[in-house]
Amino acid sequence: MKKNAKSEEPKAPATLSDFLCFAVYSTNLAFGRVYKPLFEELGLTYLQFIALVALHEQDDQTVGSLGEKLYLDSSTLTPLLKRLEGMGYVTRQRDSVDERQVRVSLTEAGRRVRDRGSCGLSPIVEATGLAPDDFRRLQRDLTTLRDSLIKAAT
Amino acid sequence: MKKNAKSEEPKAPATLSDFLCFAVYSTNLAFGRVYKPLFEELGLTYLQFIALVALHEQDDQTVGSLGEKLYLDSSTLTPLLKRLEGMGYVTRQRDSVDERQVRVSLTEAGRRVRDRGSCGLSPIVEATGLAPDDFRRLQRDLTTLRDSLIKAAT
DNA sequence: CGCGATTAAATCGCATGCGATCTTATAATC
DNA sequence: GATTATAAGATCGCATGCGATTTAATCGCG
Repeated sequence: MKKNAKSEEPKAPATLSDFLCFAVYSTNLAFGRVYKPLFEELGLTYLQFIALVALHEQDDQTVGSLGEKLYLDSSTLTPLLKRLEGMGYVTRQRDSVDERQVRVSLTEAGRRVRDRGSCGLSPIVEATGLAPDDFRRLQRDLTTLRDSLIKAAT
Repeated sequence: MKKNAKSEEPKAPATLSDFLCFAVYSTNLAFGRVYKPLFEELGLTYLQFIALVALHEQDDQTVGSLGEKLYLDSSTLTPLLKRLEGMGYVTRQRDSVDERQVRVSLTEAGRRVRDRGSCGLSPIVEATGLAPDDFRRLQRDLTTLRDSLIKAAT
């Protein structure tokens, strides 16, 4: 427990650049800006596209299960899914076994738009300026951090 | 254990876990959840607190300069700053030299609440589960990534 | 079987974010 | 100096996010 080895312990952050959360926050905003043109072309928002990806990964999910994967709850997802339904990209129907649940599925059009979106992503991977190994390492470190935070929040 | 570099090009992401942006996005949500109890106690939101930190770092900034630091524009900042003004934490006044600009300053109360917030941050640093070196490395990697993305978005 | 507890989704209110537009003040051009 | 162009904030509309509440369906336990 060496307390004052030279700058071992991260202290209470004093400036913006000391906040890890601000680094995450601002990087998220930056991603949003890079992605915007691509998704605009598709008539989708970032989150709408992410939802389509999650459904592609596993179709016919309940709102709750989708929320677990996206770290969102029904108050965010329900309006979003209704918009996607309005665009014809997903269907929403009550589960006949448990009527409390709503099952969400991709339509053909939804699959197509998801595929079209995925094709446009390579330039964005380029835009990160990261070498493949660094890309994956950062991804891994972030998910580890996320899981620690989620755990701490419980 | 690593394959050689040739086969390491990241392809178009197919699942959520392939998206670096989703790792950033969900980590940002997770931070928000961990921070929420602290800021709630102060009657602030995450962004409001960040704005106070930025003003503490440099006081008497224009809306535009604050926006550059926070990666936000006036359409987001103006309502936020008005709320902070309503709470008595900042003052907003037109620059007498250039009346287009609005200068924002911390009040005494604003300084106090910012200090109180900073004191409560240590448990959150703990919650990251990161060793000091990893903490700083991740911070550095993220800001580098953010800057690459911002550059690419221009 | 009955009925309160729990659960899933939906709804509501508020605070971000951002594109588009508007207003006003300054700069630039003549 | 008048006119136009540009710049800084403010405003508006829409889409997230989230806490709190509501509604409806199912579960639990006597």
